[in-house]
Amino acid sequence: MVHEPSAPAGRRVVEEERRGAGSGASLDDVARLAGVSASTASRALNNHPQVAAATRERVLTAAAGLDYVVSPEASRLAGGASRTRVAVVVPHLSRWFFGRLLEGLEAGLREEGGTTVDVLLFLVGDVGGRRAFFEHLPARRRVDAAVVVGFEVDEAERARLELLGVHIVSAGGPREPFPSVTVDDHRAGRQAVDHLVHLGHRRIALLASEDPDDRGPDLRSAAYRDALADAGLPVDDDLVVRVPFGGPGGADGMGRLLGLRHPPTAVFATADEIAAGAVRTLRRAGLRVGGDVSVVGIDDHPVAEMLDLTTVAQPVHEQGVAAGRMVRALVGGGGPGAVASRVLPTHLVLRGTTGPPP
Amino acid sequence: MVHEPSAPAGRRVVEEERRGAGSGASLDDVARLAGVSASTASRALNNHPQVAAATRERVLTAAAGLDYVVSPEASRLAGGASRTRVAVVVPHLSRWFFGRLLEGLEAGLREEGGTTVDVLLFLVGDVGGRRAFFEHLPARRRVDAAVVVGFEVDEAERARLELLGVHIVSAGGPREPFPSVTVDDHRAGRQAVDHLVHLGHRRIALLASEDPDDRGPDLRSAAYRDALADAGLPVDDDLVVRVPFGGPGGADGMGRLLGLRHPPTAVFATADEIAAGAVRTLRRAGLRVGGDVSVVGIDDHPVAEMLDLTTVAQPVHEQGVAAGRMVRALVGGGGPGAVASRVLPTHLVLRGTTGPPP
DNA sequence: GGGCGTCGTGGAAGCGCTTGCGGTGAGACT
DNA sequence: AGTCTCACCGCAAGCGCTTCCACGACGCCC
Repeated sequence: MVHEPSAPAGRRVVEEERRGAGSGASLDDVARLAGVSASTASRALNNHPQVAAATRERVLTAAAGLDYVVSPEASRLAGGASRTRVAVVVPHLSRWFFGRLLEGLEAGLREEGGTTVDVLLFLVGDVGGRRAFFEHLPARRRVDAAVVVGFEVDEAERARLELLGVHIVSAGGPREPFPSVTVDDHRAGRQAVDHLVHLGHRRIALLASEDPDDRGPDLRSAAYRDALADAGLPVDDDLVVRVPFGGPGGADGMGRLLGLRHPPTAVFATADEIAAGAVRTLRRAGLRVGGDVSVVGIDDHPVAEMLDLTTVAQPVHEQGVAAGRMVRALVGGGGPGAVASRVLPTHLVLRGTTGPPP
Repeated sequence: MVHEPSAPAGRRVVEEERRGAGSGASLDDVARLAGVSASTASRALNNHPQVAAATRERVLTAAAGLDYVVSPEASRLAGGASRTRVAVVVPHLSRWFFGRLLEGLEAGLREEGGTTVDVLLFLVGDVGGRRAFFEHLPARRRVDAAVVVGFEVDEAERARLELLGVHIVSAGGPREPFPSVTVDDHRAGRQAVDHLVHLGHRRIALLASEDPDDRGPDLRSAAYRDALADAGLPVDDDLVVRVPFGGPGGADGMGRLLGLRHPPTAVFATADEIAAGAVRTLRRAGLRVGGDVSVVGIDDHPVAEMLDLTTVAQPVHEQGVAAGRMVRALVGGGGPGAVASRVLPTHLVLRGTTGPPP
């Protein structure tokens, strides 16, 4: 010690003071109590085979008695093993999709590993926050890997991170040139719109989130156009409505659609939450959803079940789990080549909001 | 590094190799490049006033050139300032309430401070996970504070943490003897049930989440009984139904209620998500919600707006923000006494699912 | 014009741990 | 009984920083 404050009477008191809130016992304390050197104590605690069983026991007991916990910084600095730290970068948290995916991610990360991983949360709301994240890299030197959820990462950003030694995987966003787990949004869109087409609808509207920055290119909307084209149906611009993400947005959009001279007989919403808004507007207008007007969404959000909403389900939790496993594979061994990106399947869930045109 | 692979020709190459993925430049590198000692470099980087402006400039330039970032562990070990780390302990993430609260928390934490705080996420699903968390304290020595969201912490657990030097604050759970920010769930319950009573309902059912471990004592249910008692209404056990949290639970519960010989004319659900299920069952049964049967929930979940559900709103985001500020106050200065627990107000939001009894 | 504050800087110790290397004692040999 | 092995253990270096202290160089005063 440098300047022990003129030790008060009784080393007992000093002891009390040295530990106390926050500090905790040090490795030296443990070693002393166990009657060994710090080196041996360290080895015992780290399960090195070279320490005699009896000695290890003594050290472990001493450590337990003192309620000892290694200092992660010291340990890491000295080159010891340490838990892997992963950053989770999400644009939202109050939306079901992100929360649910994170639950899966957490599970995938901790699987069979015990609690050997620290999850750092980075909430990057808008594009600005996102850019700032990759620019200043608050995660730098703090994490071994980063999971980017639900948005696009450009090549420069990826390269930057990889160069700094942090692995990166993407989940729930667009396909990426680096390890990622996604669904095929274009296919999901097709499943939804094709369903409407097969039911016989000719005037199908698109209710799309205008969120420009989330999940990169809007494949779901692209699928709408493609499906119409394949069915030989024209794309009527009046039937394409962009709205803010969420129920109110969907409700407004549906209102606009109903105001048309030729309202659609079916609506494809790019997300269930938007579809929910549409359903509300239709009901208020006294229309029979699934009868007068059909509505289909994407995601299989819990609200879909409540509204009896036909939708295209995507495995959200599973995407998280898969991403978690990827991170473990990346960090725990193989380079970026060791893990294969995955595209998980989606499927149509038939419920009551779709039916043949009136 | 330890075993440099037999240095290839040219120190240039070696240099390249020394830095490269992950490692990055060290303080010494910066100092050397700037032509000063490590001490001065450190001081310059940490904005100590005692270093000459010109020198500081040189150091900063050198650091930028080398893309230098301090090693957080070394810095912390050596007693330097470091960003504060807070653990967020949540039982769920896919439920709107928790996600929304976390968004607020994040905002409250980062406010005006720049990105000077690290958020560690701990997902402790069930009671077991919760106990394990407090037992093994994975957060120990890793965080300066912990925010517990939406569940009760017993005195022993709290004491344990506090002793280890980690401040603890609770948000969105029950009131606690330590800094916490909550709403008055009993009052919220009263607002909901009193509303039904005032409308003239006499047979009011309770649809309560059976989740035993979330948010401690079930004050919302208690409020139901008290409100009935105050109104001179008997509590009919048939009208009290416990269901799993969520829409399907609410739907089932409502089904049970409708099967009664004397079904209720109004239903109080302890959460909007449960209420949503109830509404669905009622609609399917062909009943007019708000006419034949009234339904009121709590939370003002987004689904409430979509369903035109009368509810008691609670400020979720604000609870998070307030908790975030508390953490800052706790860590950045005053002890536990410096911050006052807060109980945020709730208010009835009148919508279409409630009306006088038929 | 030499004592003396100031300012700017370098040297060195040390934060709490891990680990390579060398040393010690107890058997196992010859 | 005198070596040679091992199996264990302690010593000390060092991870990358921060900071106390000392020190040289000025510029100031009386």
